[in-house]
Amino acid sequence: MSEINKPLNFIEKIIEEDLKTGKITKIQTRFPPEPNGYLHIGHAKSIVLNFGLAQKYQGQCNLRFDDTNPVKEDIEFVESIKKDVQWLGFEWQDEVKYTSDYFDQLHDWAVYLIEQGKAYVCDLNQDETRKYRGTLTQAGQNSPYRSRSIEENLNLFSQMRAGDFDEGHCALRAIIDMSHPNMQMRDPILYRIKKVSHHQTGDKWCIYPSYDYAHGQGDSIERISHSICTLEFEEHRPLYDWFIENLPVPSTPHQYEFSRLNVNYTITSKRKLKQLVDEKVVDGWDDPRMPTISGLRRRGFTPQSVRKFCELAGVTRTDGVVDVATLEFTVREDLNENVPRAMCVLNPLKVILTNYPEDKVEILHAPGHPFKDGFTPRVLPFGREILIDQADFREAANKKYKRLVIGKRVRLRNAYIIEADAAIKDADGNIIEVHARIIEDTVGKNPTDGIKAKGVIHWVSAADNIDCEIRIYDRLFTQAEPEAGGADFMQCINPDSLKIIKGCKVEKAIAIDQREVQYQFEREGYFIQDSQDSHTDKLIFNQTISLRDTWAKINKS
RNA sequence: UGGGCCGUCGCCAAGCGGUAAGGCACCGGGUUUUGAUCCCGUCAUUCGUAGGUUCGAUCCCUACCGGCCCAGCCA
Repeated sequence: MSEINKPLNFIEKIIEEDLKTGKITKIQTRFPPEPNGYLHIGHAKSIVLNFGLAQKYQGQCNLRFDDTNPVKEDIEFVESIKKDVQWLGFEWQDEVKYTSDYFDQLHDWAVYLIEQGKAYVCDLNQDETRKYRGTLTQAGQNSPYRSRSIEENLNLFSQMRAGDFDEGHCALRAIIDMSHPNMQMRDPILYRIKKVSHHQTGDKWCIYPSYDYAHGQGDSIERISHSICTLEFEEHRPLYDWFIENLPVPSTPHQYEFSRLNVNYTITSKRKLKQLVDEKVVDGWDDPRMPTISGLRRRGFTPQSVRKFCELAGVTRTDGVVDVATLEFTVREDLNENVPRAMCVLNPLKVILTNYPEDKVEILHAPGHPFKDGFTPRVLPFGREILIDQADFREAANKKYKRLVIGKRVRLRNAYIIEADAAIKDADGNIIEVHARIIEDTVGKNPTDGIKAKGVIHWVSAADNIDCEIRIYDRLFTQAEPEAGGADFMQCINPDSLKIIKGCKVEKAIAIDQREVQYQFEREGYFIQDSQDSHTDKLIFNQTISLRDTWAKINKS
C-alpha cells in the first residue's frame, strides 16, 4: 500500500505495457533452477522477482526444474530447492514441473525440425565441432554432415535415441548459420547422447536435449508470458526466438534479461561454493557463513529480510555489487521489530553486591519486547551475586566510557543502579571479581540523591542462569571482491570468520525447548538457536548479526 | 581486434528534453533503563569523457574511454 510511489523496474514496465495493449492477459512466470546444487542469495533475487511479479499482477509462477543434464543433477537438490522456495514464502502453481516432463514433446519437435530440413545429425566429435565453429572473429565452417538427407537424418536420430551410438559419436544440430556473428547461432546442439539414467525419467532416454533447445519450448508449453533470466543469456535470445518461430509451439513467450545479484565480501558461484564445502573451509552447504539460502536460514536471517534485501537491490541491467551492509540492515530492521529480548553475558565477570543480603532473591520483571505488545514478560531472579560482561567494567576510565567503573554508578538493565567499590585480582593481576553495592530503591526509578547512572549494562544472576555456547560469525572473505580480476578467492579467506565462545550465561526465561527461536540479547545482537547442534542440555546460539555499534567506532578513534 | 550489453553520490537506484527522487553507508544533533531502536539534519551546480543539435540535454546525435558477456555435446 505504501508502495504507490515506488518506481517500476524495467520488467514491470514491460508487463504493464503488455497488459495495457492486450498483448497478454495473464502474467505467467517461472523460476527454473537446475537441480545441481544448493540455492544461494543470487537465486533468491530471481525467486523474489519471478514469484513477486506473479503476485503483484495476479498471475502465477511455476517452479520448473531445468533437468536436461542428468550427469550433474540429483534428487537431493530438488528437495532442498523446494524447501528453500517455500521458506522464502512462495507457492508455485500446481505441481512442481520438470523440463523432463516435456521430453516426449521435445523429441517430436526435433523430428519435426529434421523433417523441415532444419536439423541434422552431425558426426563431428567434440574437438572437430569446436574447430568448425570458428572463433569470435572468424566465421565457422559448415559441418560436412550438414547436407545429409532428411531420411538419413530421421534414421540416424532414431538410432541415436535407440542407443545404437556411443556417447559423443554424434549430436543433433540445428541448421542456422555457421558464419553468424553470434556464436550461439552457429548450428547449436539440440540433442546429445548421454547414457546415464535420469532422476525423473530413469532409463527411458539416452539422448537429452540441450538447455537452448528445451528452455523456450518448456516456456511455451507452460504458457509463460515473461521468461526472465540473467544477462549472460542475452545472446541466446535470438536462438530462443528461432525455436519458437520454427516450431508449432502453443504460445510465444519472450525472454527478458536482468543483471544477476552480486554482494561484496561473498561469492555466488555454485562451483566456488562447492569448493568451500569440499575443502572444508566451511561445515557444509548450510554453514551459517555461506550465502546459500540454507546457510542464511541457519544463521538466522528471516525470509522477510532476504526478500526485502532483494527488493532493495533492484532489478536492472547494470552489473553491480550490492553492499552486504544492505542485507545487514534488512535483518536488523526485521528482527528489531519481531524478536523478543533477553540478556546474555558472553564473557562473565562476577560482581558481588556487598550490601545485598546473602540469601535474598528478588524477582524482577522485564518486558518481552521494549515497544511491542504480544511478547511474554520476563521474570528475572536477582541476588547478591550477578554476572556482567568483562567489557562492561574498568577500574578507571575516561568520561566517554559509560559502564561500570570503580567509584562510579551504572544501571543494571531492568534492575538496580549499582556502584563499584573494588576489583579483586588473582596472582597474575587479572580481575576475577568486582565488589559493588546496590543503590536502594532504584528499580524502575532514579536515585533520590539525584546522582543518576550514565550507562546501562546487562547482567544475569550468578546463581540462576543457563550456560550456553555462542558462535560469532564474521565475513568469510577479507576482500570486498574475492573474485575480482580472476583472483583466487581461496587466498582471502578470513581466518576469524567463526569465533566460538563457551561458558556464556543467558537468563532463565528463554524458550530453550524451541528450535530456531530468535532473540535479541540486549546490547549484543540477534541470535538464533542452532538448528543442527543445539540441544536442551547443550545450548548453542548463532549470532545472526550484532547490533549497530557506535561505541566500537568511538572507542577506535 | 566479430557480436551483444552496460556506465547517474562510497554502494544500490529513480529520472527518459525543462534545469539531479529514494534506500544503504557515512557524518552531525535530539530522545532513550539496549552506546540499540526512534526522530531530525548534512551528504551529486552534477549525470564515463569530448564535441554537436536545442532557448534549454543526465535524457537526442557523433566519436572516444571504461566495464561485463559469448568460441561446453553446461545451465
